[in-house]
Amino acid sequence: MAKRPAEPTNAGAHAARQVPMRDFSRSLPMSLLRAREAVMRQFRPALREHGLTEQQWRILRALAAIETIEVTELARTAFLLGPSLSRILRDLEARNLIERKTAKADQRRSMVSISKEGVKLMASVAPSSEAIYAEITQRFGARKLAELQEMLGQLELCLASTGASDDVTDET
Amino acid sequence: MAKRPAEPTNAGAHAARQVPMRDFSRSLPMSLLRAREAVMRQFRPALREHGLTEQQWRILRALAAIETIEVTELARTAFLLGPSLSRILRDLEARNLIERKTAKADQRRSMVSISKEGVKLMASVAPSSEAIYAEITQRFGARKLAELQEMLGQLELCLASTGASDDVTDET
DNA sequence: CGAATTCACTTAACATGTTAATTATCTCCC
DNA sequence: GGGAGATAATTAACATGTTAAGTGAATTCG
Repeated sequence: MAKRPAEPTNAGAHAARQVPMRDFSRSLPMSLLRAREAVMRQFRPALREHGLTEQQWRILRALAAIETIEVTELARTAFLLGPSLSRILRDLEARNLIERKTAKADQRRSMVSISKEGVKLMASVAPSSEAIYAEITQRFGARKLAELQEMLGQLELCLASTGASDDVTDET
Repeated sequence: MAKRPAEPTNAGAHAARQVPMRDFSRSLPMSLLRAREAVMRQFRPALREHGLTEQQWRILRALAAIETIEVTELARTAFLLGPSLSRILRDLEARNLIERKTAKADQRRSMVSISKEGVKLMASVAPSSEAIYAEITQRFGARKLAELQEMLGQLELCLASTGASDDVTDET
C-alpha cells in the first residue's frame, strides 16, 4: 500500500504490460542483491591484493576466532555449502593457510584450524578491511547500520523454516 | 541481541586477538548474504519446478516488462555481468524462450526480446512467485518491508561510486 | 580514406553456488 | 558380530560470478 520510495520508471515508454508484477528492480531479492554487491565492491579490491577471494576470507576469519572446528560446523559459520567449502579448504591447505587432521574419536570428522601463515595473512589484511568497514559505517551512519542489521536479522528469522522441513535445532 | 548461533567463545585459547574484529557472523556482508539467502530459499523450489534458475527468471522478468532491449542494458536491469548474461542468453535462446536479432543501425548491438513460449512460461510461474512474495510480505509486515527496502536503497546509494569511477547516469 | 581507438558482445579461465551421487565411517539393533 | 541405516566429507556435474582477453563493428581523427 502506498509504497513508492523512488520512481525511475524505466519501463514506462513501452506498451501494454497489464500485470507488471512487482517492478522487478524493486523486488526484495534484487534490493538485497544490489545492496550486498555495493558493499562487497568496497572490499573485493583489498582482498584481491592479498590473493584472497571473499569466501576464502570468510573462512579465515571464522577460523581465526577459534581453536579448531569441524568442517560441517565451519560451513555453518562461514555460511558456505559443503562442496564449496571442500574445494576451498583443499586450496587453502595447499597454500598452507590452514591445517587439517582427522579427529581421533570419529574418523569421519576432520578438524580444521588456521596456520601460522594464515594468521600472518589475516593480520596483513585486517587493517584495510576494518578501515573499509569503518568508512561504510561512517557513510551510512552507525545507528542506521545497526537498525538495518536488526531488520535483516528479523527478516531472516521470520523466514526460517518456512515451507520446508527445516529443523530449527539451532540450540542457542 | 543475545543470539549466538555458534559462538562457544573458545577464542580465548589462542593467543593475542586483541582486535577480535567484528564478530564476523554479524558483519554487514554476512547479514545481507544470509537475509538474501533466506528469501531466495523461498523461491528456488518453485522456479526449479519450472526448470528455471534464479538468474534465468530475472532475465525473463526483465524482458517481460519491455519490448526489446540491448544486451548491455539488460545486464544492468537484471543485475548480471556480461559474461554470465551471454551464457544464459545462449541457453534461453536454445530453449526458445527468448529471441535475438542484431540491430540494423549498429551491427554490434543485439536486441533481445522474450518469445511467445517465454511469455507462456512466465505466466505459469508468476502466480506461485507472487504468492510467495505475498507470504513474505505478510510475515515480515508490509510496512517493515518497505522500510527495509528504503534502507537498502540508501545503503546502495551512499556506497555508489566510492573509490571507483562510476557514472550515475540514470537515464530512463 | 585508413590506422588507432573505442565499443558491444563473446570466450576463456578460474572460483563458487547448487544439487545429486559417492565414499568412508559410525550407530543402532537384531 | 554383522548388516541396515545414518553421518561427515568429498566428488561430480552443471550454472553462475568474476576478471581478462578476444572478436568484429563503429567512431575518431590525422
